[in-house]
Amino acid sequence: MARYYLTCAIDYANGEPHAGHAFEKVGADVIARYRRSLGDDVRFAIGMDEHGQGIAEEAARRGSDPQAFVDEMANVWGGVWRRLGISNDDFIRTTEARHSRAVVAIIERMREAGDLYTDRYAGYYCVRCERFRKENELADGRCPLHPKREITWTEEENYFFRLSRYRDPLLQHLETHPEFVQPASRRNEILRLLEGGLDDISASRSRLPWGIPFPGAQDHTVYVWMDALTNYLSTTGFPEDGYEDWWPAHLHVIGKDITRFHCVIWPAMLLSAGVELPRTVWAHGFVSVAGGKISKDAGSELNLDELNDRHGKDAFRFFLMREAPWDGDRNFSSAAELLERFDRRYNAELANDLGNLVSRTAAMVHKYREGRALPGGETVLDEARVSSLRAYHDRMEAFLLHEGIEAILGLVRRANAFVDHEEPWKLAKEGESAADRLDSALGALVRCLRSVAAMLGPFMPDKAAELWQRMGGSEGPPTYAEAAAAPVAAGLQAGEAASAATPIDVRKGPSLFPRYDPDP
RNA sequence: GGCAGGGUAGCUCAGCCUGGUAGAGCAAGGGACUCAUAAGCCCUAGGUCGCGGGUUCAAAUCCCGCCCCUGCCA
Repeated sequence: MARYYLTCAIDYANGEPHAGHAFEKVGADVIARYRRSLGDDVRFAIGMDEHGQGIAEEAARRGSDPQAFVDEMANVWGGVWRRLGISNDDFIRTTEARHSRAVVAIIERMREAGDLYTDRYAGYYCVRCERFRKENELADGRCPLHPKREITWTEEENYFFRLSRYRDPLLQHLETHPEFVQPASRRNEILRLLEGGLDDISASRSRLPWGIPFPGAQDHTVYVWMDALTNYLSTTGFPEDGYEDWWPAHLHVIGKDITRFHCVIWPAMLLSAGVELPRTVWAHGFVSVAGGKISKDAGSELNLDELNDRHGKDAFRFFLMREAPWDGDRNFSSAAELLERFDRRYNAELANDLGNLVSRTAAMVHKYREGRALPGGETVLDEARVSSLRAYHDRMEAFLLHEGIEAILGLVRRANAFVDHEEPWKLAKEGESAADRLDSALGALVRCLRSVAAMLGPFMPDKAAELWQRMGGSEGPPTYAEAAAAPVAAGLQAGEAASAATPIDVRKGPSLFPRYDPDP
C-alpha cells in the first residue's frame, strides 16, 4: 500500500478561524480523502502555530496565560475542523514536547553543518509579521502590512542561518523538480526570488520568552517561522527512528502568501540538516470578500458554523471547492453575493440536478423493477461515465479540484438528459418488447450514480456514502474499486468498467438535498 | 518602479499556445413531457471579445503602445 503524507499550514493561534481557513482545510481534506479512495495509506496532519510575540500579546490582552490561551484556541479550531468533517490523522501543536524535540534536533543539525553563526541585528521589528523590516520597507514609519501597529526599533544579538548558501542548490532543485512548487505561477515567483539572491536570516530572537529555547543559548528562542515549519517533521516522530516511514511529505498545502517560507527557508533548513525535501508545495489562492481576506469585517455575516449549517457541512464543502479554483483566487463582491451564490449552487446543482437524479432513478427502479436494477447492456451513459471518471482522475492528480467537481457535474447533467432521451416510463408501458432496453437504461443510471458517489466522496463524504448505500453499496465510504471505477484508476480498458456490474438492490430514501426555499 | 497573470454575454468563466461561423454554466423567456425534490429535458443570448495601431486574404486568437485590475518583489 502506497503511503501518502500531506499537511496543511498550521494556523496561527491568535484569532478565530474563518471561511478562508476553511477553504484550505477542505481542499487538503479532499486530497487526503481522494488518496484514501485510491487505496493509499494516508497521513494527513494539521495543527496550530502557538509561539511568538503575537500570541503572547494576545494572551496578555485577554488577561490569560499564554499556554491557557493556546489550549483554548486549539479547542476552538479543532472543533471547527471536526464539524467541517476534516479527516486529519494528527493535530500538531507547537507547544507540544514532541515538537520542541524535533525543533531542537533540526537546529542542532544545522549548527553541525556550520550554518549557524552569531551576529548583532538592528532594525525595525513588526510583531505581526514576526520579522525585521528595513527602513525602505516601511510605509509612514510603519509596517505596510500592519499599519495599525507600532513598529519598534530593535537591536539584538542573534543567531543567523546561512540561507544565502542555499540559493544555488535551491535553484537547481527547482530546475530539476518542476513539481516542487505548484501551481507554475508560484514556481516562477520563487525562481525569480532566488535569482535575485538570498540574505542570511536570523534564527533566534532574544527577550522573547514565548517560544522554544534556542539550543545552547537559553536566553534566546527559536525564530518562530523555523519553529513553525518544523511541525511537518515533528508529526512524523522526527528525529526518532521510523520518521522516514512518512518523510518526505508528498504535499504541503499552503496559502500563496507564505510561499517564500515553504519554498525557500524550509527546504534550505532541510538541506542544511541533511533531511530530504518534501515532494511538492502547493500554494492555493484565497477566497475573499470585497477584495479583502474574509475576516472580522465579513465575519459577522459569514460565521463559519452558520455557513456550515446553512445547507449542511457537505454542501458547504462542495460550495467552497466548486466556486473557488484550487489554483487561484475567488473574490465575492460582498457577503450577500457569497450567500446568494451558495444558495443558487445548492439548489441548481445539488438539489435539482443531483438530488433529483437520485430520486427519479430510485423511483423508477422501484416502480418498474421492484427495486432491483439488472446489469443490462452498456449504453451511451456508460461511455460518458467512463470518460468522466478519466477526466476526474486526471484533474484530481493535477490538484485541480474544482475541475474534478466539474467532471462529476457534467456526468450528472448527462445522466438527466439520458433519462429524458430514453423515456423509461414509455419503455415500461411497452412491456416485454422493451424490457431489455429498460434494464439497460436503469442499470446504466445506477452504475452512473455509483461512480458519482465514488467521485463525490472526497468532497461530500457523508452525502456520498448515503448515495453509495442507496445504490447498493456496502457500509463505509465508496471506493473506486467497488464503484466499477477501478479499471479507470488502474488504467485498464474502459469497457471493463461496466461489465463488472451485477444486479443491484436500490433503496429509496428522503431527499438527499432538499430544495432550499429562502422565506417564500 | 521591476516581473508575472488577467481584462470575452447581467453574473462566474472557457476559447487565445497550433490565426478563418464568438462558447459553457447560472439567471431570464418560450415549448414538449411526467419517472422525479413544480425538479429534469428541448429551444431562445445578437456580447465594440479593455483602448489604439500593426502583420495577414482573414485576429478574441500573432506583434507594438496605452489604460485598468490582481499577485510577487522592491
